Amino acid sequence: MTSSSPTLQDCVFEVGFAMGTAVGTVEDCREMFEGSAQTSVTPSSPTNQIGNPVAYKLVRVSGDGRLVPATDEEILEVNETDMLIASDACQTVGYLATDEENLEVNETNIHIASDACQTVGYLPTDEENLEVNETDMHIASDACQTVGYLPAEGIPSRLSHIESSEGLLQSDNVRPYTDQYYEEMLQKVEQEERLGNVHGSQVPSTPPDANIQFSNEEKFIKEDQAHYEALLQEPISFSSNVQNECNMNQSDMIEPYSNAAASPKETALSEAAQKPDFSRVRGEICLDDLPIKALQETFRATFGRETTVKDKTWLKRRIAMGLVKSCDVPATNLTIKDNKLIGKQEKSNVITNVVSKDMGDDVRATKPKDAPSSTDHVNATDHYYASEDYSSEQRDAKRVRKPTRRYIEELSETDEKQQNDKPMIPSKDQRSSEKPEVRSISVSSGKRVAVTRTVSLAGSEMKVPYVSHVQRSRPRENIMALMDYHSSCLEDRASPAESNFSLTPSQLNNEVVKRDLVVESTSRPVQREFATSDKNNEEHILSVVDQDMEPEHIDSSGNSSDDMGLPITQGGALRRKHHRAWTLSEVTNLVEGVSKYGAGKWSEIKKHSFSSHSYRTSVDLKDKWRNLLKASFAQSPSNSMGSLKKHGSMHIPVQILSRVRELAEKQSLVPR
DNA sequence: GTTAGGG
DNA sequence: CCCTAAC
Repeated sequence: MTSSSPTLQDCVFEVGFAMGTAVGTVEDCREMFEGSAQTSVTPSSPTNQIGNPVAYKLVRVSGDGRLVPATDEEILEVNETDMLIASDACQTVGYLATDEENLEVNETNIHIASDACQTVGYLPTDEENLEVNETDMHIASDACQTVGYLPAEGIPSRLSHIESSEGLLQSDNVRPYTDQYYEEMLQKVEQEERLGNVHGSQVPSTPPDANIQFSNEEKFIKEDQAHYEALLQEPISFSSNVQNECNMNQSDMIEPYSNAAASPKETALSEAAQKPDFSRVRGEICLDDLPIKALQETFRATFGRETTVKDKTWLKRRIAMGLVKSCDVPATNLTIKDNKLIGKQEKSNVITNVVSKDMGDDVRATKPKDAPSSTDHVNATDHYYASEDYSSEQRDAKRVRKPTRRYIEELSETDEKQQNDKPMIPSKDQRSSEKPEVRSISVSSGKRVAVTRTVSLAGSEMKVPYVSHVQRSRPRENIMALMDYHSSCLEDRASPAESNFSLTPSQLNNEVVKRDLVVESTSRPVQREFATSDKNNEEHILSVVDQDMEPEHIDSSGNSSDDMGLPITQGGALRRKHHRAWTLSEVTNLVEGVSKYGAGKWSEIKKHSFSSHSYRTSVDLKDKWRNLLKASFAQSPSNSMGSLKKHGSMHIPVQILSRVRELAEKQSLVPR
């Protein structure tokens, strides 16, 4: 990319996680990226209401510290992708997707600044990410637990380090949680203590009852949103300690699900304090009814030292964090549904299921199918949302197959249905609800189309630059043939759909434009994205292909000179591209071959038994055999039915079918 | 490049 | 038949 704008070379996606703590991030930004102008994603005004209470907007931090909304072009120019996450929410997850989207990421940085209880940075291991050129992950945190995850192989990571806010820790390897972190947290606590009074006055509009009941959450969210709105609308000056002035609401929402008795800290608590009410209401810690004294005592019990802070809010927050830290918070406690935060609450076994359940509800597509649900000790590292865990289930007889991309696509489509559908231009028969994947599209100077999509993370969401899911490889060769054909004699058969192939994106069908994403240039051949974009389109295109393929020399099998010839469509009937009915001789050949070489040796069979029918590929043989098997077993119980099945299929003599069955049984008994 | 299996 | 993952 040409460095058209100096301010764009070093962009930062700054994601403040839900529940409103992004205020403090800018400070950290400055520390971490001093000097350079930054582009950040910060929560923006809540234009959407359903299920997505906090949206994120790309903004740039200009020199004087103001947040300037990014222009479309700026968004497009993000080439070095930085993701910065700052939060003091309970859990912070930095994530870069595993898909080929990353193919286009040249430099990927994840920066996480957090005093969160749990901070997880994740970069995937998939080989698709091989092309991520340089990967940085910085995690600055005074967190109780910080987990950086970087792939073991494949990515030429430049470096990855986790550094504490105080810069004490620097490591080339991701460091697991150590006691050092805990101590740092204590230091931090001390620091904050000194500033305690200031905090007290700065905490914005903390309601007197800070304990979040779920019925109240909507309100808080709205408050936060309003807060962000204000932030975005007027220039922001950074206060010195913004990081700490966050609303403590989310700390109370943390809800450390754990077996209450299991935590040693807690038992200590209940002994030490004068019977503070630590009974949990459905898994919650109730701190708010405690007097300051009790809170201080609790603090002491939690952190092992005295405190003089009088600020109830601050105390509660700290205590909650301490407790949460000791309790191994599951990745997702909260679920956004119908504009409400819903904490999944279960009686005893909460931890065991909360993760899989929530994710099952909300991030179906990104969730590993078998989310660890068996243990009561849930680590954040167990829940990176990669697509990797599919395989590890049962490696049984059959070859394990992960869902095809098409399948994945379908899944993700259904997954994101519940999002706020920015109603795009509604098309006639294809409702926009079917394409909720694409959040926004901005076209800049007719060159590229940039799209962001929303990724669900631990119940929160963030936008990431969208790159097409669909395959990027060479188009199907018959499509290529089609293209060639069109280039040569376009005027002959030009239909509206065909002419789309060589026209500007704006002239494509609505669906296509809506969904397909990176149209690099108009000259680039339209690929599978086009064909897969929706069913109707596909059918249409296929039909076009069919018609155009009929001239024999186009046939991509290259062997159409063979005797059978291509099925000629009469009057443009829809037929498959290369359909060649299996003749009886072929079938017998196949059966012969199988009996000779065994089922599965398709290339052998092809070589020997089908040398005269070169158009049958080994795959064809395999498919045919599969069908034969099906037919034979389907027909076997009632032998009377004979070979006359449906009129469409070939009439296979019974002897052959029984022979097939014979062979099949033999083969299954004698594994090769 | 081949094979298995889903579509 | 096609497509694609797994080998």
